[in-house]
Amino acid sequence: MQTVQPTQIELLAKLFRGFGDKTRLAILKSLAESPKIASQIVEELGLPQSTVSTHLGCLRDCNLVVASKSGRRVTYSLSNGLIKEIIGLAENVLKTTYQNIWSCVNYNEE
Amino acid sequence: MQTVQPTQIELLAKLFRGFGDKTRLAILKSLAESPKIASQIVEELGLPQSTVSTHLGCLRDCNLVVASKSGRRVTYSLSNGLIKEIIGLAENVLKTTYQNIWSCVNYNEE
DNA sequence: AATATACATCGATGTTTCCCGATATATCGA
DNA sequence: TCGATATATCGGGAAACATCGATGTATATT
Repeated sequence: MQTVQPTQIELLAKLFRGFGDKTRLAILKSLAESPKIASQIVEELGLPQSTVSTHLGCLRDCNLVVASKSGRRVTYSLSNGLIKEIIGLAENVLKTTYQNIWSCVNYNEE
Repeated sequence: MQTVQPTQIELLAKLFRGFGDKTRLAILKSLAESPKIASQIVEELGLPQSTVSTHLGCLRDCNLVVASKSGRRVTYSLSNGLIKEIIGLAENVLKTTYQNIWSCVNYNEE
């Protein structure tokens, strides 16, 4: 396992990857409304607990969310108000461009 | 050829994925400075032409960049000013995260 | 027409990521 | 202590993705 010094742009790309999955994005949007404990998010998304927990761990590692444990419960919240802003701007980009991002499928074949 | 109806959140996640690769992010940052033709980007990044072209195609399909062909040359530019803003905000998140890490009073065990 | 240039696409390969059941760990209530 | 609850981690199979040489296509130059 090599631990290379990541460049600034690699860090930034990694940060964006936190947003680049539908489950994580759903988590971020949910937390943008209000902090929640993990089990609330599990229920809200209707996905297996392990799946949600993995994504929460990912978001935590990326420092997009912060976790605070109290007893058995872990409350998650956005680490930064800018995160909500970024999502809002991206939603505007979607509105103002063609909505055929789904066709960005250089790798999918029909 | 099943064409599934993507949800809004899937579209948004896909959009973020455009930013979530170091090569594409480098392209976007370069185009945020000024529009460029493909070969300029190839030279700037020092990557194989096919690699860059694939990513440009991806960004084009995602409508993050627009291409205009003139003769043999294809000039690329950002499709939307918000894209530059999004990158800027994300860079700020990185900065504040960095500060958070340093101002963290926890004792690091390493 | 022949060659060079600019770019896109194909094909193969290796890597990353996602998902989810199973299991582990920690904490609470009885 | 025992069972229930809350969360994290592990393992492995499948799908998505990044990379890049080879090749294709269009346009310019001579």
